Formats: sequence, C-alpha cells, structure tokens
Amino acid sequence: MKKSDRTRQDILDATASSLATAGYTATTVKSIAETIGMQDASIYYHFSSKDELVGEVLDIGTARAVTAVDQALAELQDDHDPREALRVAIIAHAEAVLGGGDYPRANVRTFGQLPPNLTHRHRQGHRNYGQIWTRLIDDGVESGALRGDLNRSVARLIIIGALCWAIEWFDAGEEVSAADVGEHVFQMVVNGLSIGEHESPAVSV
Amino acid sequence: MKKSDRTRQDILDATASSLATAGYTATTVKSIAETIGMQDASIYYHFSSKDELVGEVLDIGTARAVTAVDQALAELQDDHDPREALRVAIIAHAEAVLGGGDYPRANVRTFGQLPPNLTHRHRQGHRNYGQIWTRLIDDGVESGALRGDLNRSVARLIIIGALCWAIEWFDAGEEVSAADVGEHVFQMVVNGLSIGEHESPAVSV
DNA sequence: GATTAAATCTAGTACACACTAGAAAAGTCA
DNA sequence: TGACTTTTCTAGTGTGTACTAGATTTAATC
Repeated sequence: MKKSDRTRQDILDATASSLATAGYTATTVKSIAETIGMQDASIYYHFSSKDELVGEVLDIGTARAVTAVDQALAELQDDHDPREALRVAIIAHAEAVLGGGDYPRANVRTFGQLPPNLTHRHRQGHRNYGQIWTRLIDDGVESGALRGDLNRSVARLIIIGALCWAIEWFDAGEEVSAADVGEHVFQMVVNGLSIGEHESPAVSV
Repeated sequence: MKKSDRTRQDILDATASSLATAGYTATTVKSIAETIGMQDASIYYHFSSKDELVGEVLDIGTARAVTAVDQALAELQDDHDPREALRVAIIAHAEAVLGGGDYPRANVRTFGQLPPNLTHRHRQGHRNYGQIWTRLIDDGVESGALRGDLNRSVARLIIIGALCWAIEWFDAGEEVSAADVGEHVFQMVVNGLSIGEHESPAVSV
C-alpha cells in the first residue's frame, strides 16, 4: 500500500469524524489537516476540493448504511414475517447510524446543511436507499401484515425520520443502545404504543 | 407604531424566512438586509449581532410551537382519552412546524447547525417543550391506555423526531397536508402499522 | 549514493463574512 | 421653517475561509 493511500484514508477518516460531530460548516480544511498533523494545503494534493472530499465521505457513508441493511435482510429465513424484515432493517439502520462508524453518522448529521451541489450529488443515493424501505413496506401491506390505509411514502419517511433524528439526541454513553433505539422505533411504528383494540379511523390521503 | 418597530419586525421576518429555507450558515446579515432592501450595516442599529437576531427568531418559534400545542390541548373535553390528547398534540405540532409560519420552521430547520452559544441559549426552551410530551405519555401509561414496557423518554424523542425530520421532506405543494403528516405519525406510533394481535415482546431498557 | 518521483510545506491570493465609525438622510414636532 | 432625534448609508476593518504556486523535503529506484 502506497503512502498516498494511507494519508488519503487518514484524511477521509478525519473528515468523517468531524462531519459526524461538528457538521459541515465547522468542518474546515484547516481543522481536518490539523487533526492528522498536516498543513491545510497538503490536503489538496489528495483531493481537488473540500466538497470533493466531503462528497466521497458521504458516498462511503451511504454505501455502509445500505450494506448494513442489505446484509441484515439477507440473513433472514425465507419464510419470515414481513414485520420481522422491517424490524431487522430498522435495527440495522439504527446500529449503522448511531452505533456504527463516523461515515454513516456524517451522512445523517450533515443532511440539510450541505451546499446545493453536494445535496444534488447524493439525491440518487438517497433514492436508492429509500427504495429498500419502499419494498419492505409494500411487501408488508400486500401480504396483509401491515395496514393499507396509510400513505406508504409518508409512512416510509416517518420511519426513516424517527431513526435519523435520533442522531440529535442519542448518546452512546447512556444505557440505551443503538439497537434499543431501533427496537423502540419498531415497537412504536409497527405494534404501536396503544394497548387494546385499534380504532384505525380511515385516513384518506 | 414607530418606524423602528416596523423595520425590526421586517428584519425578524426576513431572518425567520431565510433560516427556515436556507439554514443558519446560508443566512447572512447581508442576505437578510437585501431581502428587505437595506444595507447590511443598518441591521446593527436594531440588533447587536447576528446571533442576537437569530436567537430572538428562535425564541419566537419556540413560543409559537408551545402555544399551538397548549391551545390544542386546552380545547379537549375533560374526559378525553389520553390517546386523543397525544393525537391532538401531534397534529398541532405538525401544523405549527410544517404548515405554520417561518418561525417554528426556522427552529427545527436550524437544529444541529447552530453555534454553541445559541444551542445553549435554547436548551431550556427545548426542555420545557419536551415536558409537555413527557406529561402526555406519562398520562397515557398511568391510565393504562399506553404500553408501559417501553422507555418513555425514548418514545417521546422518537415521536418528536419523526415530526421534526418531516421538515426535510415535507412539501407544502403536494397533496399531503401538514395535518395529514401528523395524523400518520399518530396512527403509526400509537395504533401501529401492524394488522392483528400485537406480539409486544418484552423490551428491557 | 545519485536520480527521479511523490508528498508536503511555506507563503501567499481572493473572497465572504460579521461587524464598526462616522457622515448623511429621513422623520418629528415646536 | 428650524432644531432635534431617529434611522440609514458609505466606507471601511479584521478575520476566517477555500484554494494556488512554487520551493522543499521525503521516499523509491537504479
């Protein structure tokens, strides 16, 4: 492995870490360089611009989240309940984004803070990720395991949103683990907080 | 009403609008001034700093969200179901943050992008808002209407998170209204997506 | 060990930002 | 109208940012 590759990796790691904890604006080229003991100008030998560097970090983050969910789903038995698939995916997402490394966390943390060109660059990746969840919900509804009276797209975004927002309050030091958060989201959005019979009033959307 | 008060209000409005759509970093003093046809230096006659101005916008946003939820709860009948209180609060929050004005939207949109001093300044406001929801969930659990096997704090944050993240995808132009989003969140977290009996496996947290 | 290539540093540029000082204009009221 | 206050503008400062050019050092190769 060339020295260049190692340095490049160090830069990516430092950037992911900074993005995950400090956000996009507070992640400056200078601060990244300082973290790994370099001059800021040296970064540009490895990356053509800050946004090129950030973009690569976000690409890695997306890929890792997708891999985590895909892998968790692949380990399911063939005759699994669609609810179980949703549960496994939710927990995998929670662990990837909350308990996992800096890359997926950087992705969620900087969502909504990125300059337009970076937002646009990752639109397709987000769409692809969304489709995993669309399929899970469609399977559930069509097999009769999940309610069909709700807007599936809205349902999908609510689940992902509950998980993504957790990054704002989740504290790895506390007694609640990333998997616990996932389990709670599953319990709430699939089984519901309510005790007793559902009323399920019609929601026409 | 003095001219100064009118101008001051214009500045606040422009700031709220910019924060709600562009976020904290992209909201510059110059851009605010341009919106209302002034020079950027003139802003400082009315506010001592950018963060003082932004802080005031966020204070107003918090106050409006609290008022919206409080008011909705006050209109409930005395013998209401605790689930109905939760429903009303969720929908009120959704309408305030998604369908309402720029001020509450600015609050949610800039969450996680603010400099430390502003984050600290609004910690108490967020705590107060959280307590409204804590009480709603406690009432539900203690009256036997809601499950008691989940961590109530996590449950509260998941509900608020699902609602707050909606600001990232909600499009006022589409056919799904802010109240629809609230109704969906309620249906999911309270009644659940699942059809049929709950399994409710024990979650020990 | 000399030669070449790779990697980093020094020293800058240009620009956008929040913010300031003091002059100018606009508004108020006798 | 004239004196005074309030509000806004012009013209700047200083700082932090991404980024560049070219010299310098470090590593690899013969």
